[in-house]
Amino acid sequence: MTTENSPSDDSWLLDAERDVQARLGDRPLDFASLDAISNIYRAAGSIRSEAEREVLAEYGLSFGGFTILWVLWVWDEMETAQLAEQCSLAKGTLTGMLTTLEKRGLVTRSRVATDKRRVVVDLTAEGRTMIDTLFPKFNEFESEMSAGLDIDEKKELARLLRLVIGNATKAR
Amino acid sequence: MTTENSPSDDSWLLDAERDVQARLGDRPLDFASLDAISNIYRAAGSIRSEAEREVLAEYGLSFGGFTILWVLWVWDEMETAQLAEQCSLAKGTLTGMLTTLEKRGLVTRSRVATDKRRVVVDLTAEGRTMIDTLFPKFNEFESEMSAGLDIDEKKELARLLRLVIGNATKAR
DNA sequence: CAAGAATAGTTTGGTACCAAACCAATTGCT
DNA sequence: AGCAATTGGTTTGGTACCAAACTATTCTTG
Repeated sequence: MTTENSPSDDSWLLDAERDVQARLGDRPLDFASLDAISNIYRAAGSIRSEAEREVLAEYGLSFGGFTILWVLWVWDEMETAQLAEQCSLAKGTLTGMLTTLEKRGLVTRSRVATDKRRVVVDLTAEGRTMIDTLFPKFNEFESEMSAGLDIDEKKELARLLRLVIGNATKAR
Repeated sequence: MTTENSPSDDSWLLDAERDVQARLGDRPLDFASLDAISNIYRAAGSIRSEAEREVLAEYGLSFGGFTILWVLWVWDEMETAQLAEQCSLAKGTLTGMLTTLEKRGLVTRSRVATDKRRVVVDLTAEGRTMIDTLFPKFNEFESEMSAGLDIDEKKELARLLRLVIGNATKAR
């Protein structure tokens, strides 16, 4: 590990983690978990804002809006309850975001005939076209974000995160 | 792979990832990166909401508010620019959140004598007391969230995420 | 089959969050 | 020194986001 500024120099972050340990090292804390978990939200935050600036802004989509379109793209139509679950959104939040997407003509809402409480959400043709061209770009962005990791490291990262997600959603 | 609900059963997530591949597998996408990166924000989201419900709600703190207190706890007083950087917040956002924390008597703001544009933020005695008792609980929560990972896996997770963070903040 | 319980989504009230416009203090240039 | 550019923070306008209260529909059970 050098101190020069190589393309993926992350020593500044390692330094920050060391600073924390230097400041708090006399306390009985679980520093391994601290680093692992805090790097998760650090990573998520920087990825999210980078994605919004570099990929999504051009399409006028928020990260959440993009996620909704993406889920619909993968699973076609979907009822709002599952959609909220898939997008990790509170149902009230989803209502608002669907309204915005609906106004922009990207999705439609329709009541289920057999149960008029339920609502099914669908991509419009425009919505489908948008995500059709957008997602490959987004996936390319994901590749860039995981540059420097070989295929096994990517799989390992996904696996370890899966365990964490399991812990965080155990109670559900 | 069983369908029973073991303590850290994450097969539902693996299934979801497989569903995506089944739906989109004919396209030239980078699925390894897709799984790795999308699990990052899945993990961050579930950790965040779990933390807010299980640890932070009792103290009436948002995740962002907690982060601010924590950073101040580690580094003592800090100027707002660095604080925003450390917390990955836009400067305008920080202004608002500091106002809330200030109203609750947890932090103070004071102008720098030698440069009256700058503002230094400090924990109050109450703020320090709060984070003093809160952080060990939070760290325990972090341990729970990384249950099932041994020490080397935690370090590996932190390392891989550090690489991703480096990629996402390269342009800075 | 008529309450009452449960369920699905929307509305409400409030914080968090961002980018861009803005204001005040400082620095640089001639 | 004096004006322009820069810098640090706040304000503004708008979305996203949550929990809890609410409304409309369906299910349950005596």
